[in-house]
Amino acid sequence: MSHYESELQTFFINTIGGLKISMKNIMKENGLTLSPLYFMILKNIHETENCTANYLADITERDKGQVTRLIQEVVNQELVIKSPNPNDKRSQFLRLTEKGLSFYQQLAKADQAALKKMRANVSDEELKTFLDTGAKMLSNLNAINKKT
Amino acid sequence: MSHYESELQTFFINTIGGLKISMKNIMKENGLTLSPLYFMILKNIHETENCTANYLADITERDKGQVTRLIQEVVNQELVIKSPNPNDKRSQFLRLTEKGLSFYQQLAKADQAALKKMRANVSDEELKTFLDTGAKMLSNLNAINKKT
DNA sequence: CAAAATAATTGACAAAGTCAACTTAAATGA
DNA sequence: TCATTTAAGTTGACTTTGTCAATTATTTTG
Repeated sequence: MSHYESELQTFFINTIGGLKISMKNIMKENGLTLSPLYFMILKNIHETENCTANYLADITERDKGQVTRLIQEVVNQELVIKSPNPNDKRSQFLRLTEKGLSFYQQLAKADQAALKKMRANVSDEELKTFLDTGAKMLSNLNAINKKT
Repeated sequence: MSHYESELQTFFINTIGGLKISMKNIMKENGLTLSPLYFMILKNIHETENCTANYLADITERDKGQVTRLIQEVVNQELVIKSPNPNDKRSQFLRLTEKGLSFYQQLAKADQAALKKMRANVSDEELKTFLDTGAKMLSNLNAINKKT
């Protein structure tokens, strides 16, 4: 019986810690005051056509109330604007303002650069294998969490 | 040019989210009120001979003040006791009480079981490859973060 | 159309993380 | 050797993130 399982957990914890630190440094270097969480919000809004608060809560696995407040903040900072959802009067579409888009792109660029450095000595093939294995495990993990 | 980098980040974020949820469920099932963070603290104390607060802050990459307070809490709950460090009067050794050990083992067992399910359809060899690639990337990531 | 479900918001709070100042002891080096 | 610097731990004050429950305005469904 292997003991790789424990390593697995430690590995994930350390990696995510590293990614957070990296993201914070990037924010600081760019003189932007948003936290990694806001970056995630901007990213999803950017990548999602007709993005709604509900969708964000769902995909980021955050509380709906929390998402409401996160959105309020980026709206206050004029990074995001709301527009009516013609299909549902309870809901509103979110999209980046020009300022928001520019912020996002600045961060995304630095973020991509960091990720690229991170995989510098890892070939495309090796990375693909890594992600494939990871995807299997993530899927198992999700299955465990659903039924518990 | 591959676009695997973005996937990489999403993968880590989702996985760590899944692990947190899994750990919370385990806690709940076991009727224990500690959070994943406390589990991490107990784990490190358990695995480290002559564990100190400073060491914990270092290895968990948390603020020293925060660690002090986390320790206070587990000490209050009688899961951990402090004893003088004979080599340094500023410092104290931490170790699990019987109650703490029993808590820890209960959680560790369930945690291991979850990790085992997570890698159910992943061979030892595949997992090893995964961790090797991961270790390379983590090391790159740490290098980036040091010098920034 | 009444009842149930859904999108979003709000209040109130708990947990986690950050920053700086401070105390006590240890290490260093003229 | 003893003043200076460094280190371990603690504390205060604060911000950010996460949680839970209740509420309003719609939409969906039987």
